[in-house]
Amino acid sequence: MANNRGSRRIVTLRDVAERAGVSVSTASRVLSGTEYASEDAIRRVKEAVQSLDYRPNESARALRRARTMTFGVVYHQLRNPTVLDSLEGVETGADERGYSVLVASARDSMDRYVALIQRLMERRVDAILLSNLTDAARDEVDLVRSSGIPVVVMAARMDGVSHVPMVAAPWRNRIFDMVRDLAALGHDSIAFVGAIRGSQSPLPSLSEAAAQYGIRRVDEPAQDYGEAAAMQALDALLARRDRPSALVVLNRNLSATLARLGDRGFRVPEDISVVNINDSSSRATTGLVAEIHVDQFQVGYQAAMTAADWLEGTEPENRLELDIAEWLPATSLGPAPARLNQQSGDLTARMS
Amino acid sequence: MANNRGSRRIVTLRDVAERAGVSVSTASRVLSGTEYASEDAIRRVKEAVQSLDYRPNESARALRRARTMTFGVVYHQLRNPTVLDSLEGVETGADERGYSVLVASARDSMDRYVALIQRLMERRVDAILLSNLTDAARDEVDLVRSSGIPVVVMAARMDGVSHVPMVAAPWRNRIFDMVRDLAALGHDSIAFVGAIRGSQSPLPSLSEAAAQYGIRRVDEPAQDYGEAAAMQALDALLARRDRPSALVVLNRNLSATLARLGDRGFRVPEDISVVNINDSSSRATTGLVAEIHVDQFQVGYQAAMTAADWLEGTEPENRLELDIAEWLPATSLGPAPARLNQQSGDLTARMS
DNA sequence: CTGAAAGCGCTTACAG
DNA sequence: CTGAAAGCGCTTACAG
Repeated sequence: MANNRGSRRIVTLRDVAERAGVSVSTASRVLSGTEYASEDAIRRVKEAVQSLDYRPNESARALRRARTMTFGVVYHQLRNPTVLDSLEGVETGADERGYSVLVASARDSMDRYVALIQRLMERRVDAILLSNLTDAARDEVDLVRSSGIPVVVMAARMDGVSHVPMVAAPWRNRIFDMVRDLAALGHDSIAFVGAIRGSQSPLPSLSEAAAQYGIRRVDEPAQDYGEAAAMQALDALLARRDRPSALVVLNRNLSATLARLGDRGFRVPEDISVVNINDSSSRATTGLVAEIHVDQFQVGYQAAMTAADWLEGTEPENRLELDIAEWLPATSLGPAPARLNQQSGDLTARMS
Repeated sequence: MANNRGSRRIVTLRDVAERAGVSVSTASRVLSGTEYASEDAIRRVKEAVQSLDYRPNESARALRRARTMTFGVVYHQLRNPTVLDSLEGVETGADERGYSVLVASARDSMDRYVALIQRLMERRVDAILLSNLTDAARDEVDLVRSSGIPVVVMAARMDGVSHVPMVAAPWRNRIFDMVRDLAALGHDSIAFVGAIRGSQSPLPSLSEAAAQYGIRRVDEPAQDYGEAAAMQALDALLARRDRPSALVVLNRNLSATLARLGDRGFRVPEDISVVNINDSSSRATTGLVAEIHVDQFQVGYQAAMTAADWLEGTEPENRLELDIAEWLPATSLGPAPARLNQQSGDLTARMS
């Protein structure tokens, strides 16, 4: 196995200059390409770069120019399917504008979240992108802003912090589309299975849409974030005589919900219709289960673009709302059943 | 909106020293904590740091120490569920050892993959982590190694490049477990639906295990990576009189496969058993469909640890094999049907 | 225990 | 068009 320490000494701009027979300044200018240089100088410097396999030292450049050409992005956790598209978007946008990206995961600890922001500042990243800013980090964000570093928040909805630019792709309008379709299928009672932290809950939109399309009732049984609570609430819901004829679930609860429906003898969509709210990149059930989908790639991409623009002097809009959510009907949608107490099903209903 | 440029001038070690009434050298020593300093000096420097809210400039430190305390990790693409756990693992391991991580996505372009490795070298990352190294990048990797930068490959299996340390979590042994269970259920013909690039194909292990447990036949219908090809092959397979009684599928084909089975009137597991190979963090079907699962977190974590050890002088093992794959039976597994031409099912079978 | 000085590898006015 | 020089903000021998 090769040695840990470099075998050949690392080559610097000085080596290039010597080899090319010019000064370091000239070599630098040739490489930056922004200032004039003689044909001859250009040729010789390029040759030297080639033959020495010179790679500029970005650390030195960063120190001198006070620009690291790096974005820092911090997520509450990485192990969350939403993050994938978002991060790919950030990376793509950053790359297009010449920036690299430093990722950090708070692993669900607010303390770490704050500490990571500090660390990114010490690394002198040129801008910081934050996923779903929570109150606890607000002070830290103020600090960052006060030292002049651009901060962009990638959010699910347009509330929370007001003094930092946000990019979001709300699915509110798609909820209306969905409810409209459900109403057209004769549904008049819908439940949202699962609970979700404030700003991302579909419930407000669901209620408004229900009112608009004459849906009689909207339930949100679970009070707790976890799956167990959601399933318990689902059971209670299903046991009711006037149970809902359509269920709206979050991606992370979909599988458990379908399994539970199968266990309880409910067929989809004959006995009950199901809609999945899918903000993850997992398309495992797309086309099978009707879903509202948001591609977070665009959110990440636009956040990176906003940061890059900002660094180039363009004051960003305070709010950038992307209308990219999709409503994708599928076979999990059916007419509301006439008799709601009918129950049947077989083992295959568990396969979900 | 606050200003782009910092309102207050950025505070340097020099400011701290002045405020504390000591020299820059002393201030530096106090902060590094590695050398002796007087009680008094320590107190005054710490006070100055506090009141000035000093944050060391990592760019300067990196230049001076020729250490960026950064790992670079490059993936073929980020939008791939496998990446999530892996990246969280890398980040966790790196963080534990004091490193930040720069992520780069080749977005499926080999040219970009190579370019990204170069970019990471210019950024002077202390080590490079690579996902699933392919032949095309081999030369570039040699170059990196020859300049003394540690490279660690995160792989699915233990082949390919031999001169670079690899970390992998092969599921070979779990395939044997699965085949054993299938054989015990009376299955004697298995098919692998879908195709997969060389080093990750389960087929070799599948065949060996089949031989060991007396399974008569193993098929691999699809020749092509895409889902369409897999489904076409699946249809051909199902039309055969001696069709397999058990199917092994990749996570990305699972949903389509289950849907197709439903369409064609096959019930799971009455008519056919299904096993999912799930190397993603998506557990959407875990517990419903039997699966072989690998948590890539550990792979990423160990890769980061290996790199950190290496940088501290410990020559890494050339191959680190993690035995963490799991075989998780579930209700998609049933006894082999007596009469294979029986067909039935209902709409709910599509719900998968 | 502490300070003055050199230097990491660049970029960028400043004179020619 | 080009070179000498200063300097980005640190760390680290080297003398005291």
